[in-house]
Amino acid sequence: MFFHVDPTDGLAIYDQVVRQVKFSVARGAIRPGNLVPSVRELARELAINPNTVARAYQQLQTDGVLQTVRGMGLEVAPGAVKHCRQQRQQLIQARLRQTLAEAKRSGLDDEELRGLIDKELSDVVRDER
Amino acid sequence: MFFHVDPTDGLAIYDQVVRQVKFSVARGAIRPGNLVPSVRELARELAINPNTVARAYQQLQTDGVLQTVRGMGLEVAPGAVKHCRQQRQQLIQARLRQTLAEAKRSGLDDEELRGLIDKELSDVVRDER
Amino acid sequence: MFFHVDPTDGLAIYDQVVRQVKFSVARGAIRPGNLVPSVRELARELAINPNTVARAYQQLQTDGVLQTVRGMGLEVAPGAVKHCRQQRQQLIQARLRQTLAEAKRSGLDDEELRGLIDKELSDVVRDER
Amino acid sequence: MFFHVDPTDGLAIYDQVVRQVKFSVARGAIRPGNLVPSVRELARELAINPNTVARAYQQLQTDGVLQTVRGMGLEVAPGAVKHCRQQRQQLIQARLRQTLAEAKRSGLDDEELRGLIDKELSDVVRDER
DNA sequence: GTGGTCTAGACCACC
DNA sequence: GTGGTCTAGACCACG
Repeated sequence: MFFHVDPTDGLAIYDQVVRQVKFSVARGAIRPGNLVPSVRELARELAINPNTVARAYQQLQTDGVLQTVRGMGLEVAPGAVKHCRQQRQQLIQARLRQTLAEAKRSGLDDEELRGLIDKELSDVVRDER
Repeated sequence: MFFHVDPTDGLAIYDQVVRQVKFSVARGAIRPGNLVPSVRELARELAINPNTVARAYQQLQTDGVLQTVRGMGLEVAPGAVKHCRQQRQQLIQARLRQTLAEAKRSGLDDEELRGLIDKELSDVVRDER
Repeated sequence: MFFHVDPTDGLAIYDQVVRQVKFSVARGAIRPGNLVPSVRELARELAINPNTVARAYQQLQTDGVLQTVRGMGLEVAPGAVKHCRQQRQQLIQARLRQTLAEAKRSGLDDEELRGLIDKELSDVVRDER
Repeated sequence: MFFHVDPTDGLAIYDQVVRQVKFSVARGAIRPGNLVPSVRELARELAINPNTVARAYQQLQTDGVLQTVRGMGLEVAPGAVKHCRQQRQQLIQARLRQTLAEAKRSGLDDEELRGLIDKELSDVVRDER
């Protein structure tokens, strides 16, 4: 599927799952009406506990991104795309702000920081392939 | 002083303190032989629990950045500058990598992401003044 | 304390706890700034699992009724009273409606139903003493 | 038919079906010897899964309310009326007790509670028409 | 098979 | 001590 989990990320695992589901909806990888992977399936795939996935999915229901289809699983809610697009922007921006703020405060000069950003950006693009 | 703490950052508070002390040494804001603020003073300043500061200072001693001066407190260790410079690069880079990797995976197109980065970079510079 | 749990109630236990905390705030038994019983303490008192209490408390944080005081526990949030008063009315009313609707549909004649209601109401008042 | 299902009720759907069949027998809407709707028919009517109806019917057989008629389906058992009348009283009373007990504990004053009960009772009667 | 709930017990960060 | 998170495994309701 489209999900990754990084235990060294600092963010709670369930929160990483929440973000990634939102991002997947935001970019159209999962559409309203589509079923998301079952709790057990995604847990197996990510090698984490089903309860952790369940917790993420429950949060996503509270946020109105997912809704239950009885006995079938969980599907992306009708109005979720717009909400997820907004959230994507906000979540990414907030994290970016914190990261860059710390980087700047660390005393790296602007050139070094720019260099690091460009390096990591191109690495990220390369890894993507 | 030069320290900030952001409870919304995701990073543990004690870890933020550890990083900031290292960064302060890296950029020369505190020099080998300088005393760092006392546990109580820094705790008061950051409005956090003294135990949290104490834990950060303990970690910094373990890392060889600080050392005790009998009856005086904690000072920056002689060889700390080089170590902190290396760590600065590594710590910032690692965090940047995670942040950008998530941003990229979120499906934002490159232009938007670049735009966000530039925006936040300039905000960060502006806030600094 | 002020909390009860009835495993035969049909409602999930964590949901019963959520409702009772809201009701306690609504009637002023716990006030903004007051700490609620700790997860472990309430779990012990109600003879349920701490995770179940934690889940209820987490829901209450999501609902803005509780907020964490780091290392101290959870306190009632400043604006919670008004919210809880509204919720109390809604939650009680919804449940009352369902109960009475079923009772009416069951075919009991109005007299019998009235009689049952009065009987149970007075029992409830008596148990209270 | 005479059956309703409310997914927001809190009670399990199969239990709602069980109760309603009992209530229908209690008030004489279905009489001993009458066939109840087939599993498939009732499932279609209530827009629920046939397995859910089947489970309810199985429970009703265990309770002695329904019995199989070879090749025909399920009929109301001879002695069911008396049993269902008793159960109706008990089931309604138990639920009423829980609902009113919670309402009372919530701290609503007696007047408000009485007001809510009267309001919902008259609503229920009105909806019936 | 699905999600929802509960229990039990672990480790962590923070006070 | 506190809450937050995670794991492991159970049972239930529903399809």
